[in-house]
Amino acid sequence: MIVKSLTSRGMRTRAALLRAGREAFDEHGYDTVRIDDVCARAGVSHGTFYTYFDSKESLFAEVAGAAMGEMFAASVVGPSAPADPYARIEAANRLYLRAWSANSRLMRTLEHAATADDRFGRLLMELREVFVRRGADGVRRLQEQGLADPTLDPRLTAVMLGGMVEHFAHVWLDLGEQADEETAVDHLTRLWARAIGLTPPSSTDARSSVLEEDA
Amino acid sequence: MIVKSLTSRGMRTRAALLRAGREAFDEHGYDTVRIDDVCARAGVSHGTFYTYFDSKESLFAEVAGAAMGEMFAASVVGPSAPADPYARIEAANRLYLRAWSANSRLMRTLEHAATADDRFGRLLMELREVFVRRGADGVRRLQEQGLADPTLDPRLTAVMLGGMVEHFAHVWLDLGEQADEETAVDHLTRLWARAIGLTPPSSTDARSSVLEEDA
Amino acid sequence: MIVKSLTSRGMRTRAALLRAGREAFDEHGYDTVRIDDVCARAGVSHGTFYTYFDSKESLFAEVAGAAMGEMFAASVVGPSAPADPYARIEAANRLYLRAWSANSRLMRTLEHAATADDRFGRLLMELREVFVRRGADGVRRLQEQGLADPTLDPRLTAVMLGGMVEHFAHVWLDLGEQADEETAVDHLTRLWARAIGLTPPSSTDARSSVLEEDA
Amino acid sequence: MIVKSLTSRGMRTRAALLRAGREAFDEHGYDTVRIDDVCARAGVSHGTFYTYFDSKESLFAEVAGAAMGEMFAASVVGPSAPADPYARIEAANRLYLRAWSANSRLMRTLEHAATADDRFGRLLMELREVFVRRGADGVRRLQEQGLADPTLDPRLTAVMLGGMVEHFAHVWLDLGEQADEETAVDHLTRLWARAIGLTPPSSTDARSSVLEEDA
DNA sequence: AATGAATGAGTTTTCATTCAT
DNA sequence: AATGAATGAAAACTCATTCAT
Repeated sequence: MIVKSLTSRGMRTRAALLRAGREAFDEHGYDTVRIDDVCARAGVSHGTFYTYFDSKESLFAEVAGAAMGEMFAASVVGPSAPADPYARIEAANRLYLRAWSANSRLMRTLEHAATADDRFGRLLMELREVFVRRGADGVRRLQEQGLADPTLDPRLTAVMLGGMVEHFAHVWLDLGEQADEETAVDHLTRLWARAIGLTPPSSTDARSSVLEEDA
Repeated sequence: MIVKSLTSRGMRTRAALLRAGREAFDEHGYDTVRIDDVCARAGVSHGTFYTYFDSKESLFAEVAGAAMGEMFAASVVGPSAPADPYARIEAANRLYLRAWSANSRLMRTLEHAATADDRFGRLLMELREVFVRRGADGVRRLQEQGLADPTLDPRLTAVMLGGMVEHFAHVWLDLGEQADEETAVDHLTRLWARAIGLTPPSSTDARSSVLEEDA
Repeated sequence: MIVKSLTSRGMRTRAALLRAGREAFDEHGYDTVRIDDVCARAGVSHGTFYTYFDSKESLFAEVAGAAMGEMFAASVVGPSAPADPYARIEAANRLYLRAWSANSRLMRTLEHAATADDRFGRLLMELREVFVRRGADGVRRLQEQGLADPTLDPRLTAVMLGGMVEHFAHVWLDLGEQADEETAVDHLTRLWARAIGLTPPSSTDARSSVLEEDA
Repeated sequence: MIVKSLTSRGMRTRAALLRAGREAFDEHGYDTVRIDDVCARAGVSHGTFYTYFDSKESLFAEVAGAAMGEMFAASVVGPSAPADPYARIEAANRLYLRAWSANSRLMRTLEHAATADDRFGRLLMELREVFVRRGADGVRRLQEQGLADPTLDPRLTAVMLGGMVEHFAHVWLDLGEQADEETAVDHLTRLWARAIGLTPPSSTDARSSVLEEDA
């Protein structure tokens, strides 16, 4: 589907469909959503849908792609991040939780769609890989600096601890596990840091710690 | 649907449908599976299906219920388990991975079905709660014995570390992350133990403490 | 679509759909016919249609195939045919007109469907080829016996004169050109015979020659 | 739809649509063609279509009407035609084949459209009638001059032999039957002439007779 | 005049479920 | 008990046509 020269009205409609689709997928998953639901939500007739998208699948691909982009962008610990390893881990965890808070349901839906459609499976694999690599690099760096247990496999460790954060995000945001963000971030960070053998913040008494992250 | 007095032939047919359903849900998720698929797999006509089940939903409820039972039973660290806390954690992790290896896909499917149907949502909640409580009890006991960081919230910690194991099981079994069981169990256990501040094995001879209790 | 073990009831339904389809295609061509029309005519729900056929296309393929078979079978000048060349031509023309009277509309429809779907195009080509070859063989044989103009190209002649008969059948049966069968057959035969230079009946006693061979 | 005073730009657009429609109908028949196809081909938006035509049907009516006009005009054996009957038949056949070579597909489409829409049926009837009458007149004249078998029914003969030419044009042009024009015209003419009992050329000097008259 | 966004009636197709045998 | 034929409610998708700009 080649969408040519959209007028501003067309762009508005397309955006409305995208937004409606995102909401619908968020609330009802993939299979359950009917094109008509999306159209009703966007306030257009179902005929109009096909002016902008080929199928439900292609709408979802776009919605999911955008969400993945957001996830990715939102979880980058920028260069202005603290130098202290512990603080960096904390910043990363906080960012990750926040990124998930906007996209958690959709990511689950994507994961489910992946079961039925390889295309989405591949999309998801790529995203995971980026995160895993990033985590593994972090672990490896700490090991090289003598700050983390050198006998741990960096990738495996990243998969496991990254999974801990991801899974918690899901449980917390989607399944309603009670916790306030501060406590959650604090626990995740302490568990993560200690798990790899990172000595808690300052060599003195590690009670609180923390610095902030970048946007 | 009240199925009364099944003849042995009837029981065989019912079992075949159950098995076929389990396989089908495992391979294709929930929405995608058609009753006809299940019947074909079980070698019965679709008419027969309704002799034993009310609907696809009720078949799935039964399949999922059975899987949850298995999961639950399989992950109990029995009385013959070691007394050493570290060894107990290790045993629990190993059991957990094994239990998941048989039910991982189905659990994902159940989780997905929960999105669409509250009934499954509640089922899943209960299962989670059992595991979380068990984990939290374990952490609390270690804290009481002075073997684990007393400032950690037991429930939150159990949610997070339990999630780590569960998520890894998924990544490992469903998404094809490479790792052999020994290494996986070893890493999970080390990360878990150190995360809560449990001094690695050898050091002390842990006399009593437990992480897992029998059901 | 593999139709397995049809019960007699199933066979009846299938036959009803086939008959209904045949009628509908006869009356309304291909594109205009809706599956529901066929079902209504057959007195079954549209769901039932798909128990027996994959699509409108596959129904038509079967209907058309059957019609072609009939056409073919019906137009064979059997061994009991007269030996006299002129009489043979006459017999062939009469048979051909009769075969067309049952299938004319459908053949037009098939020809039209061929425009849109290559599959039908190929089907039609084959049918034509059989008739053309038969006709050409007949002409050639008469030429060899010195009964027909030897300078005519047998195939081209068969295409043209065969076309004359076919086209007349269409005009007569579908477009309502008035003529009684006797006169029509008589004219077609005289035109055909004289066109190839065959001396009209009586004159010589043609012992053997043939225009048509048995299948 | 009354289109009043078209500007030259309007006329250009209209002509473009007509040309595009003609091409599209030629290639894809009637039902298959979408208004959008025509518009795309003409390089205008689909909205514009309705400035010039009421519907697909009315576009086709115009396209078909024009084609019929061409057919008719092109097949007139003008006053400069030879006086010799055989030569006149030959000229008529050649003209007919040529006229068909430009309109063959469209005529088939028209014939098919006639199945669905009476309006086109009537249009077609009229065209046929003109040709048939012309042919019948020609035959009658030859009979009156003692050059053709007087026992033949003029109309029926014209229908049959005219059909031979028409059908051959279709087979040759649309279905790919191989033949070069010279041979085709030669065969058609010989078959036609001999069929009605017209003594081949040379023999006598046919002074007057005509098969075709100017419109 | 031209554009292209919007509409919605019309069709095909799927599949859970019922029912006669 | 088992079968498989029949049903019909959904849902996706197409496309001629209208209309605001």
